[in-house]
Amino acid sequence: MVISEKILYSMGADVKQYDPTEIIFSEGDSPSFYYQIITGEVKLNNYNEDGKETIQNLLTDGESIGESLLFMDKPYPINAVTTTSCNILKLPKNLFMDLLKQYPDTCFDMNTHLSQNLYYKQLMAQTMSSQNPAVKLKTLMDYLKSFHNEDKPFSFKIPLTRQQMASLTGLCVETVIRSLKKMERDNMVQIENRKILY
DNA sequence: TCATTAAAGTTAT
DNA sequence: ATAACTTTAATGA
Repeated sequence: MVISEKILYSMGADVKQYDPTEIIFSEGDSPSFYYQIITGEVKLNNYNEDGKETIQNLLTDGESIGESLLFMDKPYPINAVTTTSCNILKLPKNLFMDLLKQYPDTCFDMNTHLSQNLYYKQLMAQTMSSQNPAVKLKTLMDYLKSFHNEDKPFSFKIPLTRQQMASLTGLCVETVIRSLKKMERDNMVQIENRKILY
């Protein structure tokens, strides 16, 4: 996790329970809390003019939500929405700042986490501007798998729906499906009753 | 080649 | 039951 829950509690953080599909914050809101997921999954997204969703990132246990905005004076450029039931720690911004000053190690961990995010963004930005759908999907799956310990082929079950993969890569679902099948033929992935093994 | 549309089957809530 | 997801096929940019 990004910051020790004990420390967060000691600084006055509260747990808030969310139902699936609840909005944590919306595009345009002013950031005033540090959020850290205890359990559950949250997506960061945008909608374009046609209403098509782009998922910026999917966050799970131990990850912080929209933390980079706490270091700037800008409104959120994205929405944060739960995709499952969640327990999320909330700490007011001013207390979060106190926490960082009081616990230098935590400050370091925060840098690590922000760097990790930046790395992902750069990796994705570069790849997603490329044309080949299979390459986009491979980059996404490599990233997801990098968090998993196992490195063997087909040892990792992609925890995403095809719909989500499409929203993350900017492809349409049908293209995701077709590309995955091609990748299956090329022995890059295995598909077992709709589950993708990579 | 990929997006879009439509239609139908499948899974999850 | 109903909504959400998956799949196939046809068409157009």
